[in-house]
Amino acid sequence: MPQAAAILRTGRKFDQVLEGAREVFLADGFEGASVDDIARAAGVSKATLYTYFPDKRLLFMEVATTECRRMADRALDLIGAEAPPRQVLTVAAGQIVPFLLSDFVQKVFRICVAERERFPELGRAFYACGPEMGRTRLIEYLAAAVARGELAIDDLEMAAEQFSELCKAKLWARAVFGIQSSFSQAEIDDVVRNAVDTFLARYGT
Amino acid sequence: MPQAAAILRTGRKFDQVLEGAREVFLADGFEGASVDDIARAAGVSKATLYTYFPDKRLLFMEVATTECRRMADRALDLIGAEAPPRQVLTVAAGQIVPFLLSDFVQKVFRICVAERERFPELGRAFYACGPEMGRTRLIEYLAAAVARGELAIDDLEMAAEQFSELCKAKLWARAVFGIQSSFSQAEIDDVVRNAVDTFLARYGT
DNA sequence: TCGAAACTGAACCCATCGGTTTAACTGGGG
DNA sequence: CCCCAGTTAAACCGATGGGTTCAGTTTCGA
Repeated sequence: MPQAAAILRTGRKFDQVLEGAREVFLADGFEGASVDDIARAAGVSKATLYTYFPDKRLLFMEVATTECRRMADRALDLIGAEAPPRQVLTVAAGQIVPFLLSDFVQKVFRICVAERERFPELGRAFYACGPEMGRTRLIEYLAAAVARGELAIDDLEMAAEQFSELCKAKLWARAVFGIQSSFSQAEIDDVVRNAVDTFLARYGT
Repeated sequence: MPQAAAILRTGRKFDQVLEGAREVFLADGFEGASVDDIARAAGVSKATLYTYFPDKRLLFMEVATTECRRMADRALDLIGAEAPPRQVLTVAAGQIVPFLLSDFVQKVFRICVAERERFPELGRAFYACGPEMGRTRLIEYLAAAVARGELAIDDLEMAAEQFSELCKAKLWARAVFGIQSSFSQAEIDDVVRNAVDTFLARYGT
């Protein structure tokens, strides 16, 4: 994705620039962020910034795709979990729901949606590191559970997608549209419990 | 929402201006759209545009909230539907899924998310006319069906939210991130069928 | 200690954009 | 026939922002 012969990665201030850009871009979006703001936030002169990144778009892509990849690192790991499905899924949902509602994910989501026209690759990157990655992990677990006779699923992909969607019930829309920005544990637990209940009602054995 | 003493609604070119603005704003977002572009798209001089709308923000709010309200007009109407739940819900989902995937809703959604910081009211307007409105309609139906003993639901709100989320499975994320932009009837039917099946597995009697 | 590479800060260029102004044009009613 | 409200095109203004330049300063390894 990063254009060849573009980004200079040596030099003392490189990480500073990236961090400042991350801060400003996540807060203000692409158009909203001025290069002067970024340089100031990074504690670096504009000239230095431009020696590392020949233009604003490149810097933005670097930041945004990095953030997308960072999401992937937080992927839940439940392969090999051999506990009863209700328990495994409850733990999983208990991680997924707060993750989806986190400030970090909300910001990256917002930026990917907002800049979709300008940076189509971004949407793909987010999708690959977020929904797709999560779904893959989930499918692995579901397949194993089916093999053990703990679940009865014909379409694994659909089941995994449905589970993820159920984790968004109620709270996610409110977060995205800025209706509500912090969520109590009780609210989260409620969503988690209902997601698992509904899922198991269909796919449990 | 519209500031008092702001918008001149008389005059021959008023609708032209609004239509041009709608076109450009939906395509390019707030910052992305220049007033000159809008005037050109509307087939109107910039001066005329400014006699109607004293500034760009007002014009944008007018367009965006109008579009949000337009969504509400397309709300599904299934109160009083006395057919079996499976049938009613299948019809409902069959409307909801393509609606969520439509170019129109996708564009308005994108703009509301993108401009959330600049126009917080917008998020609320979208939420009220979209998710909230749909949920209310759904709850009305569900309550009636529960009263008839056709469904067993303890938390109506949660059930309605879950149904809406199930309608987003698989396809919605791909639309939002620009992975896929047109969807076959088979894909849609598959999602609809699975949404209804999962929902009834939990709440059916 | 020396010198090159990295960095700074501020000025500068130029394009765009929101918004204003002006002078000229249009068309229908008195 | 003229008046006048609505409209137009185009020039204009001030601000902002991306990107460049350059003369001078810091940093650091050899």
